[in-house]
This record gives sequence, C-alpha cells and structure tokens, in this order.
Amino acid sequence: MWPSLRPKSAHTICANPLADRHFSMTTQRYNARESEPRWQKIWDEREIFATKNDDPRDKYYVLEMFPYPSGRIHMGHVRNYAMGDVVARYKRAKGFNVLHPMGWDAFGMPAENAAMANKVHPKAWTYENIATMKKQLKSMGLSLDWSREIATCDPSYYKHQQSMFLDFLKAGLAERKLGRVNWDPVDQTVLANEQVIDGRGWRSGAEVEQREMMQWYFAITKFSDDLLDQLDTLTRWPEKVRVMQQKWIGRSEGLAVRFALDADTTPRGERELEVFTTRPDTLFGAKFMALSPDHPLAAAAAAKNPALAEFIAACKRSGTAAQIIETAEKQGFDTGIRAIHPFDPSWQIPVYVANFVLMTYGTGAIFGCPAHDQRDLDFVNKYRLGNTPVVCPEGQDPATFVITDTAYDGEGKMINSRFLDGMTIADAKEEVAKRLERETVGNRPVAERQINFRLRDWGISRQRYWGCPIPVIHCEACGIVPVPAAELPVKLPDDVSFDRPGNPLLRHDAWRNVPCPTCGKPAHRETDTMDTFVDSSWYFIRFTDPWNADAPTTRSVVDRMLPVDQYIGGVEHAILHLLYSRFFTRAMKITGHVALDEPFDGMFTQGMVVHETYRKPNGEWVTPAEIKITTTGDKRSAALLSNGEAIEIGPIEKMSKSKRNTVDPDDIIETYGADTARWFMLSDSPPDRDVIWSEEGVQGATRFVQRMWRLVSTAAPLLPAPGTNVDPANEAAKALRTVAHQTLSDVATGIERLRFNTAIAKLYSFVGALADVVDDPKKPLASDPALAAAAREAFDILVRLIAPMMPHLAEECWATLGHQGLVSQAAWPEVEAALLVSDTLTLPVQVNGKKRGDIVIGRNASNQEIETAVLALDAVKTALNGKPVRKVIVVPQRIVNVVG
RNA sequence: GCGGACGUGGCGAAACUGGUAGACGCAAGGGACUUAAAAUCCCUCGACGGCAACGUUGUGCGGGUUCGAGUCCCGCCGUCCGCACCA
Repeated sequence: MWPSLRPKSAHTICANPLADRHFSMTTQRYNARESEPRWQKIWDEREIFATKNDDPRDKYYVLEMFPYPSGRIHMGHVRNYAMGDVVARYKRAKGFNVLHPMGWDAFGMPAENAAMANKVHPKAWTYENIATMKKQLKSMGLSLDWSREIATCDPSYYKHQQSMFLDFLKAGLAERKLGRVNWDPVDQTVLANEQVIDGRGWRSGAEVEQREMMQWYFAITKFSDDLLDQLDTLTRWPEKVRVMQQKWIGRSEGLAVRFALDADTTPRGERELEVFTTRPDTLFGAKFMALSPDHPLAAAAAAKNPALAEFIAACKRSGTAAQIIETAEKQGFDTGIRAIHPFDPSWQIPVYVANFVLMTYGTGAIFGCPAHDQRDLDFVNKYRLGNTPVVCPEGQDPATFVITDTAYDGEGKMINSRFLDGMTIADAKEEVAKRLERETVGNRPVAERQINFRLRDWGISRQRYWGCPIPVIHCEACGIVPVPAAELPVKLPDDVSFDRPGNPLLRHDAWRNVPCPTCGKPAHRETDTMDTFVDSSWYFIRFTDPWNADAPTTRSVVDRMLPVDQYIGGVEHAILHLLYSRFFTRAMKITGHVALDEPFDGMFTQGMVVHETYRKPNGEWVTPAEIKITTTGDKRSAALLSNGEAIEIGPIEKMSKSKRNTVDPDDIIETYGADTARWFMLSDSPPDRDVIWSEEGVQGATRFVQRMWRLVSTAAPLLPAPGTNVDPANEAAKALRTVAHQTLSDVATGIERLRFNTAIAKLYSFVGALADVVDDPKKPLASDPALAAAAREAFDILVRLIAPMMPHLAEECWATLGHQGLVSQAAWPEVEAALLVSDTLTLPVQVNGKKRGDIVIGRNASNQEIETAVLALDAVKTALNGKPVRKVIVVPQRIVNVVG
C-alpha cells in the first residue's frame, strides 16, 4: 500500500547524491515497523512506566476514560490515548511521579448480546476482546502502568463495589423503593432517565415503556445542592460541561402553595390541591389550575367521567411515543373541579388536566398565569380563558398594557394585584410567601418556601446477567438482608444460558436459592445487577491501589494520589459518567474510603475523529480501504480499487460502522507506525474540535517522521559531545540557540494548555530551522565548532520535545545522537530565559493604524529615541504626505503608531 | 423555543491580557534532479491592480468604541452542540 516504507537500496540512494543532500551511504528510511516493537520491549522490560506509590515526588495523575472492550480499538481511542500520553510523558519528564493507568469497562449488554447471537459466554467474549485491545493499545507505545490494569467484571474489582454498596445501604445512600421506571422491552431491563433518548433506549433504540417496579436507587439527590455548588470550583473543566451539569441538576426556588378546592366539585370530596410555583408574585393573574394526567386527583375525577378518562389515556399514549412531536400542542380537559384563590375566597379557578404538566416534577400540578408564562398563554388562548397582566414593564402604561400572543417574563412593577400593586417582582414574591406562610389550614401553613431539583435519584437496578450482582438476600421473615462481608464477593455463576430473553440469574435456582444469613430459612438472592455506570464511577479511585484485596482503597495512598489532575474523554460522558463519579466520590467520603469530594481536578473533552464518506451509485457505503482517490487539478474523484467503478465522495462524518467510513488503527500502525498515527492525531485540529482523518494528512505526518530521522542521522556524526559549551560570541550559534529555547518554551506552553496542534506547529518550524543550519552549503557545520555545539544542544532539545508525541522515533534519535539512557526517562530541558530576550527589537511602525515599515532599535531605547527613528523613516514621511504629526503612540516592546 | 460555542485563504487552522492577520500543515501550480517514476530540494500561493519595489482591499453582514478591532460593545445572518413543556 505504501511501498516507500521499505528501506531503499543503497544503489537508489547513491544514484543521485546531490538531489538529496541529507542522504548518505548509511542513512536509510526510518522503519517504524522494526523500531517500534523494539522500544516497546525495552520499556516493558525495564518497567519504566510503573508508578510507585511510595515515590516521594509530587504526583501527577493523568487519566483517559477507560474503554469498553467491544473488540477492537478505534481512531477515537487513538486520539484520546495519544493526548493523555503526551501529558503523561511530559509530566514525567518534568519530574512528577506520574500515575497513568488503564483498564476495562468490562460489564455491559454487548457481551450478552454476543452470547445470544454467537453462543459465546459473556466472560469469554469479554476477556478475548480485552486481550485483543490490550495488544492494540500496546502497539501504540503508550506510557501506561499496566501493572494496575483493572477489568470491572473481575470479582477482585466488583467485590469492593459490593462492599461499598452495603456501606451505602447502611449510610442511607442506597435504598430500595417502588419507582416508575423506563422499561426497555427489547433489552428487557430498566433504564435510567439519562439512558432514554427521545423516548427510546440508548442502546436498543426500542420505544421505552413506563412500569412500576421495586428498584435499587442511589440517593444522588441528597447531594443535589453540593453537586451544583461545587461546579463553581471546577475551574479546569470546560464551561460547557459545567453548564450541562447545572441544567441537569436543575435547581429552582419557589413556593409550594396549597389551594383550597370547592369540595362540592371534587370527585371524592378532596379539599385541597398543592402546586409548586417559582412565580408566586403572579398569583393574581391566575386563570386556571392544571393537573398532570398522572395526578391522583385526575385519576379520581376520571373515574366518574369517561370523556376525561379517554383524554388521560390519550395523553399517556402520546406521552412516551410523541416526545418526537416537536411542539406538542397544548391540550387540556376541564375536570369541573374548582379551586379557590388563596387571597380571595370568592374567586374560583377551573382545574384542568393538561398534557404538558409533568408528574415527576414538583407536585404534578400547577397554577397557570398566562400573561407571564408562554406555555400557560398558549393554553388559555386555545381554551379562551383570557389573561390578566400583573407585571408591567418599565415605560408601559399599566392602563393600556395587554398581552396577546407573547407572554412577558421580564422585570417590571406589579399591577392588577391588589396589595402587591407597585411592588417589584422580588418584593411581591416575598410578600406573598410571608402572608401565605403565616396562614394555616389544618395545622400546616398554606405555603412553604421550597427548592426543587430536576435531578432524580439514580436507579441502578438492571435485570441483566453481565453486571455486578447486588449483594443482598431477600428473606420472607427478615426482609432485605445484606450478604455478610466475609461472603463477598457474590460471584456471578458461570453456568448460564441465553437462549431466552430476560435475566438468566432469575431462573438459575442453584445460585438464587440460599439460606437467610440471619435466620437460616430458605431465602433468595437479589437477581438485579448494577448499572455499569456504577463500575465506572470509581475505577479511577481503585487505580491508586488495585492490589488491596481487603478494602476498596488504601487511605494512605488514595489520599495522596487523588484527585485526577487531568482527565480526558469524550463529551458524550459530560453528564452521566462525570456526575455519577462526583456522587460516588462523595458517598465514598461519607463511608470513609476517600477524603475528597471532587475526583477530577482538570477535565478535557476531546473532539471526534471524522472522515469522508464514500458510496456506490446504488447507495451502498464503501470503506476508505476499498477505494482509490485521484486528483486532477483541484478536483478529486474516487474509484473502486477492485473494478474501477466510480464512487461518490460524500460529506465528512463521524467515523461509524454503518457508514463504513472507518479506518482501522491496526492497519494504520502496520503501514505508517504508531508515531505517525499519534502525530497526525495531535496536529492540525485543536484537540477539543473534530479532526478529519485523511490519507493526505497521514502522509504529511509520515513525511515529517522521515524528515526528522534523516536530519538527525545526517547531523549526528557532525555534532560534538553532549554538553559541549557554545562560544557566546558566535552570532549564528546564538541565533540557533534562541530558536531552540524559544521552541522549548512554546512547546511546553502548548502541552500545558493541551494545545497540541500549536506545539506541533512550532516543532515543524524548529526542524525547518535546524535543517537550514545543517544543510547550509556556505557554512558547513564541521567548519564552525560553536555552531556545531549549538546544533548539538538544539538536537538534544528537539528530540526531547518530540518524545511525548512520537516516543519511538525519539528513542531512536536519542540513541543515534549518542545518548546512553532512554529519552523516555530523560529530564525535560530547562529554558535559558536570557536567550529569549534580545538586545534589539524590530518594531512595526504604523501611520494612522496602517503598517508602513519597521524600525530596529535597542530594547531599552527611550520613547524619544524611538519617535525620532520612526519619524525619520521615508515610508512614514510618504504616508504622512506632508500632514503634521499629531501624536506618536509607542506601545513598549510592541508597536509604534504615528497619528497624522 | 431556551442555553452554549463558533463563523479567518481552495482546506485544517495560528494570532499571548486590543498592537505587523493568515504561523504551521494539507491541497494546488511552477522549477531542479531522474531514461522515467517515487522520494527529496527550491519557488509561488487571500482578492484586486502593477513587469516590479509597491499600492488598495480583506477575519459572516451592518453600526459603534479606540491612535489602533479577528479580538471589546450593539443589532442582524448562518453553522454546530446541548436541553427540550421542569411551572
């Protein structure tokens, strides 16, 4: 596929020595396929990436999201892990005790799906995939501490997860309760709200049904406030992720108000209806009340009203299915029930059932003030209930202010609201709250200030086999009994079958039937397993001491190694995984396993890898490997390799199996080497944006690999020993040193800020500059010892700068340059700051904001000197065209602007 | 609908807290070398004008602030992402 990878014959190389000034008899093309495994073996044998927990140096914990062992790694992994590895290698060179572990998010449904489809056991399937993917990851040359490898499906891992579940249970952080759950009829399991997307299961895509079931929950809502408040402290997280979490938690302050009901109108003599509102100030604008179709009062009313029952049934039908309907029309049904205004016993308000009121939020009932809420306005306009504005914006005449189609939700003064008139919204809210709090009905105040959250408790029950068993036993006499600590882990039985849908654990009597640990009577195990998000909520904590067989953590270690200093992963986990991990860390703190609340100090979400799509005229997708691209002028066309059939080049999209626009990391590493793949993934696009994988781009990267190798192997014999002093009087040498140290400074900044693309740009320039020095026929290196010494320093810097990105090539170069140790263990070079400030500056000169020339002037020149020099420029005189100079602005070290 | 991010050459993109717009890479064009190709090296490459040094113009559109705006402010247009009746 890429024949030039083969080393060229000496004959070819020597045929034209002038054409390639870098080549010599001994210089061959860099052979990644030979070199990379060789260095990997050396790193492995010397265990240089194993992290010692008792290392006294400052720690740095860099982590990429661990993969699901789906079978093979993909380019997204390559990008993710390449980024993390740059940080790990860089921090290691900077002298930190770097923790950079890897593991497997190994439980989950694909393993069971494979079991059903291919009659292979989930365990066997999973471990085979792990073996394959581990080999692939190793071929990338990542500086991982494999001795800490974790698979979440391993009993040595989930044992501790089970013990923590019991800790949580004791601490009231885990509980079993009846819940309305999302039931996935295809996967036959319960899904968390977060796993339901547009009314469909996130994996199966099946339409989700609502069911009432006993479920295990983690009490994440106990931390709602804290999870929200602490977001502000996460300054090294993307703003976007923090906003998403904030929205997800969804805190809102308001008032719970009990409306009296006219008992003559209620189905069973009900006397009140409680609603939650954030706008108690608009109480005098109320036109209707509305109940969720799931509200008990609605059900009661429907029992006596078939038309209402039919309406409610219709709402429920469309409820799940029709979230697709964009702006589902507001619909309501008058129950005939009448509520009484809390401030006016004679004021009756109709109570509707409305399709847009959610049972899961607040009390499942609202009062509607149409003038100041768009949803309510849409509703009354449909049912002709009218509206009364009660907030008048500044500058509007209250007498003529009317609302028609657009609700007003801005600031203003209260109107039409009796004792509230003239108040601000905030004052009116306060006044209403005060008055209603004082009033009591049946020993309870009519209203209470309340804070509501959108966040729900985390339902973790899954009716699946391939997950962490929930370690409790159900006993008819004793109820729910925790499995005794000494009996953990509750291991999954191996002898299960997948020939029927549903949970194999449920029908595995030998496993399921056990005596009660308390009373000894026949009892049975819990057959639900945990959501796999539980597994991934603490793996990064376990990495700190995965060898501890007795406890989830070792406090002396975990307290020192956490938090994760830099976490890197896809934005698709911005809410679920990160929020659950934040919860889990808090729960582990309460149960004594860690000391901190926030597990991830720095978070970075990397972009996707995207690729062109190709398809045949009949619409069939074709993989990049099956086609050939030809370029004529700036027109590109594609044809099938096998028979030359024309192929349409489609839009660039996320790599996916369905569109077949994937490239296989194995193929890329086999053809170009891991360094080329890593380099390309890091160059071009900023890491948080999508990167386009293209054949041309990879070839650009591989060209650089060869260029770098050629340059180093040509120069190496010409360089003095490392550490040779440079004659400070030699200008050319000094110029080269300046470039080297400037690059050093820039690359470090780029890596620290995770701006790998800019770091790489500087490295391209640096190599260009070095090549100019090495190649300059007018000034051979051999004739200038000072320059040769500067070049030696520059090369030693260069190789250490590329080492985090292209570690194998760097090792090869490092050895070629005569160093004994490994560059992977070499210290990061020190910047010589004095080189970065020059004696003279080139200042651009503007006239009226337009650039007209430059002056070169001493760095400490006074403004007066600069002004004189600037005004003497011909270009300035011409541009001024005889006009007098009004002002000269000198921005120190930057620019000069003459105002004419 | 709400919230957020973004909009710079043919393309991916640089540009520190307002200070030389387009670094670096890709693609393209021209040249050197070669029997030829590959590889490599050199040159050109925002637009318009000019043989040329150079000039004019140019960071989605329209205004504004400033000696100076890709960057700040106001108003539009467009793209992408997230949330979608949360009372």
